[in-house]
Amino acid sequence: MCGRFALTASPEEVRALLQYLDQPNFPPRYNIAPTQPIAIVRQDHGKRRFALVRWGLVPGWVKDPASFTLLINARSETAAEKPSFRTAMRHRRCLIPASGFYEWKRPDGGPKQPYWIRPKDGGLVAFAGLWEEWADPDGGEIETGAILTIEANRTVGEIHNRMPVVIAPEDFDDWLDVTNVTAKEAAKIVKPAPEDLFEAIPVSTRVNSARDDDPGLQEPVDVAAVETQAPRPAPKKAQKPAKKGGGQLDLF
DNA sequence: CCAGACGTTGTT
DNA sequence: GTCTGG
DNA sequence: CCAGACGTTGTT
DNA sequence: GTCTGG
Repeated sequence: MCGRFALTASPEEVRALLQYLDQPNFPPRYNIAPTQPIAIVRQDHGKRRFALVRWGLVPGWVKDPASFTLLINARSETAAEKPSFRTAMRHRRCLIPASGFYEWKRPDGGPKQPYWIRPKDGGLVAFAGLWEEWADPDGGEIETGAILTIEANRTVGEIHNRMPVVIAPEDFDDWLDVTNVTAKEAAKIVKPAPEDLFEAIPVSTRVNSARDDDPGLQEPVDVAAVETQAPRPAPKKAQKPAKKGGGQLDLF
C-alpha cells in the first residue's frame, strides 16, 4: 500500500505534467507521511487547480475527527460503494503528483526493509486520489485526501501486496472530470501500473522516521547480506503465565 | 423505531 | 497492546 | 507507513 | 449522510 511517498520534482516539472493554472512554489519532500500536507490537483469550474490538503481523508459526516480512523488509503476495488469514499469517488477525485513511494518488505522472521520505488526513467507519476471537505463546528474548514490502492503488479509485488493506483497522462482529463464522468466510468481508468514503470531500490531504515527528510533517504543500501541470510530463528513465544489457577500475585 | 458503524494494512 | 503524532 | 508515548503534582 | 443490526 502507500503510507509514505516523495515529491522531489521541481514545481516546473510538476506543473508541466499536470497543467494546472496556479504557479505554486514548494520544496522537495523526500518523506511525506500521513497527517502532513500533500499536493493535489483537481478540477474546479472546468479548470485544473493545485491545492494542499491534509493526508488522511475525513468524510463530511464525521462528527469528531479525533476519534475517527485516519483514512490514508482507499481500496480502488470497493471505494465506489464504501460510505467513507463513495461521495468522493463521484464528486471529489483528484491527482496526487509523486516522484515515487516507499514500501516495507517483511521477510519471515527478518527485519523490515524499506524500498524506494520510483519510475525507472526518473520522472514523476500521478496517483489516483480522493479529497474531502470537513466543516468543523467553529466554522473552519479542513480539506483532506487519500490515495487509492490496487493489487501490486509483479515488480512491486516482490516487496508488498498493494500499491498506489497510477493514472496514465491520457486518462488525467477523465479522472478529473467529476462533472461528466461517473464513479463507475472512472473506475475503468484504474489499472495496474505497467510492469516496466517502476524499479525498487533498498534504502536506509532512516526513512522509517517521518522526521527524516533528505536526499540520502533514496540512496541505495546493500541489502544482499540481509536477504541471503537464513531467517532468524522465530522469536520464542513467551510462556503464557497461567492466569487462572489460584489468582495469587506472583511477585517473587 | 434508535444505535452504531462507516477503514486499511498487516498479522495471527 | 493501543493510541497519537509526524 | 513507522516511532513513540502511555502520568501526576508541584516547582522552576 | 446512509446503511446495518437489534
